[in-house]
Amino acid sequence: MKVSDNTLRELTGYRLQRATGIAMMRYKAVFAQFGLRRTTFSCLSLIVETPGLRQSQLGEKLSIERPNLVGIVEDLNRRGFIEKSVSSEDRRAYSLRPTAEGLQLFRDAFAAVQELDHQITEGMTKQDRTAFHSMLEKLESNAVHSD
Amino acid sequence: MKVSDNTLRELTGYRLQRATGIAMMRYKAVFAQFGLRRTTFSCLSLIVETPGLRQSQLGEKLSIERPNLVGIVEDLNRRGFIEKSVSSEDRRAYSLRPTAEGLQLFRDAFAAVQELDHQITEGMTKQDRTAFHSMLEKLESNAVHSD
DNA sequence: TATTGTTATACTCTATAACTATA
DNA sequence: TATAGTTATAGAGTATAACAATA
Repeated sequence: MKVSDNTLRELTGYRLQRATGIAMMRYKAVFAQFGLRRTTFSCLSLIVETPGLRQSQLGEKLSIERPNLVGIVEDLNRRGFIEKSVSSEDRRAYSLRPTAEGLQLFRDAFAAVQELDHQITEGMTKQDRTAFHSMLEKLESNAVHSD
Repeated sequence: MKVSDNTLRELTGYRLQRATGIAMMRYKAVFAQFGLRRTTFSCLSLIVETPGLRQSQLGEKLSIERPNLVGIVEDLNRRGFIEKSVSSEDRRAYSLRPTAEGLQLFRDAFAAVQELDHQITEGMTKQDRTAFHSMLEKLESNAVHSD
């Protein structure tokens, strides 16, 4: 019996979700080596980049609903990778900062992710990668705004 | 290590998951107009393309675990978009075929998805789109095989 | 009255173990 | 014994409503 799935492969959305789904399994495995999930790494990354930011800002930047952020931040805090301090400006809010251990974890995990980035884009030229990034950005922008 | 203002945006994986996540919301909304989910549409598409195939083949092609296929196939069947008939070769298996209504639903939904494909790739040339598809295919292949 | 962080909860999507009926 | 479809269930990931403390 002939079985082909050419129809779906014509669709940008299908290719996108298919490629991303498979790639994300690999990223998940890499993060797991550091005891991290994808969202946890993203949060740590932004806290390293913007020490002192608040959960509300973190959630907005990463499009993570605040209830879902609580467990992530608690996990990073409990394991000593970030510190929560009550904001001096607003006693409702917490300022989030990486610890030395958190910074080191970020550096190690970031390097591992860059390595995987190179693996999954193997066979592309430098220009290909740049063009690919641009197209993803364009696509994201279109998906947000063409509503 | 220099920490830029856009650390996560440097990462292929982050851009990929970010763009895909936002795009999938749009596809979800389009499919919902036809009473379909993304996976349900994929299944209908493959059944239209390959009338007579079995659930096991469907699941393998689309990387859907067979338990998760049961509800999808039941839904399409209950709503009269496909027919299940016991295979003459193997009485454990069902052959899946689209009905006339299922074929029409597929055509309508497919056209709507193609329209959304064009919306989210707006601003890309025809060559850009082709290159983008190629790179997604390359990436998927790398993600599967560089393990 | 509005906002920050939180709790509880629910819904989707996906993954695994084990059953039944056939092979 | 192996396979096709099924059932039950569990785990991520994500979403909304409502609360206490503070603004």
